[in-house]
Amino acid sequence: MESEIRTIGQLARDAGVRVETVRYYERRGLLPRARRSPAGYRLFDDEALRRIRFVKRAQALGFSLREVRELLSLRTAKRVDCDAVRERAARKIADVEEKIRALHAIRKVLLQLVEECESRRTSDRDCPILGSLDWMEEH
Amino acid sequence: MESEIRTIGQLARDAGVRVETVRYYERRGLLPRARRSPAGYRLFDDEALRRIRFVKRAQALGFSLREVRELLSLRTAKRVDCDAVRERAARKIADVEEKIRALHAIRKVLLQLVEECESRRTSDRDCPILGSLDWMEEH
DNA sequence: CTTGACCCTGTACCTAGGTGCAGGCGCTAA
DNA sequence: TTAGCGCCTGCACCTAGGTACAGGGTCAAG
Repeated sequence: MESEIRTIGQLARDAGVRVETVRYYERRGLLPRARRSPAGYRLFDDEALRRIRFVKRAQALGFSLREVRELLSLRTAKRVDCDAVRERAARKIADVEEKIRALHAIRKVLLQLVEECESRRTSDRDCPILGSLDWMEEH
Repeated sequence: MESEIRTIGQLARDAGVRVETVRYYERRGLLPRARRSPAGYRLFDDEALRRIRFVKRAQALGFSLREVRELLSLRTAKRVDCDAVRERAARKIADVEEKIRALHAIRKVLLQLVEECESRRTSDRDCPILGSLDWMEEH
């Protein structure tokens, strides 16, 4: 794990994002303001690379950039803030569980739809989805 | 179920959306171009009301407007397209299940984080979240 | 010393799904 | 007849998460 200093282009390449995205993340507070070379070029350390990878993973799991920023802010908190940190993490868990519940409800309705559709296949009637204007009325 | 002719405002009220949203749906092809009164006012029938309700329910199930438009185009199709409809619903179920899995994974990680945080409370070290850069590396 | 790749800032643009507003008619009631 | 809705079109604006220029400066190779 060698320590490297990267320009924005090298960082972007290593992280698998675009240069503009790195600058965008800086503007959004997902990356700290990078230090600059004498010419004004941004210079990034390994921490920046890890942060971008973290952002990408969290995004892939359905977190918005705003939420990722919160998660990242938990990451740098000192022990004195540990209580606050745990509380935020707990709140995030509740968020996630709520999303899971909502998705389960959606899944259930979709499964009912498909099942209904299949059970009527032998009849001469049109696709039951023709009547599907009502099938979601129940929930 | 009496048949009514509605102006855009009445339709919007009955459907629970805004007037601008109705016009937006027309632009997006989710509603057919409405016929007009002599003064140029849009006049809608019950079908338009049903369509808007359909859109709203499908949206609640995670379909995008683009997808809803496709579903609507299948809605008037004959039984022969029932397979296509079921296939779309099945694909959407797979999407939803994938999201649920991902959220379970992140919930697990967050729970571990909080637990770790609590178990170390008696030590003098910084909040273990400092090392959490890697906690999603596993997935 | 010039060329090309790279970097800078600032701003505009993109999709999705709308929301809002300006400027101008139509309709109805006092 | 004038107020006050509601309707029309067209266009700007909003959040999210970027992407694309324009118009510059930097740097290393040949």
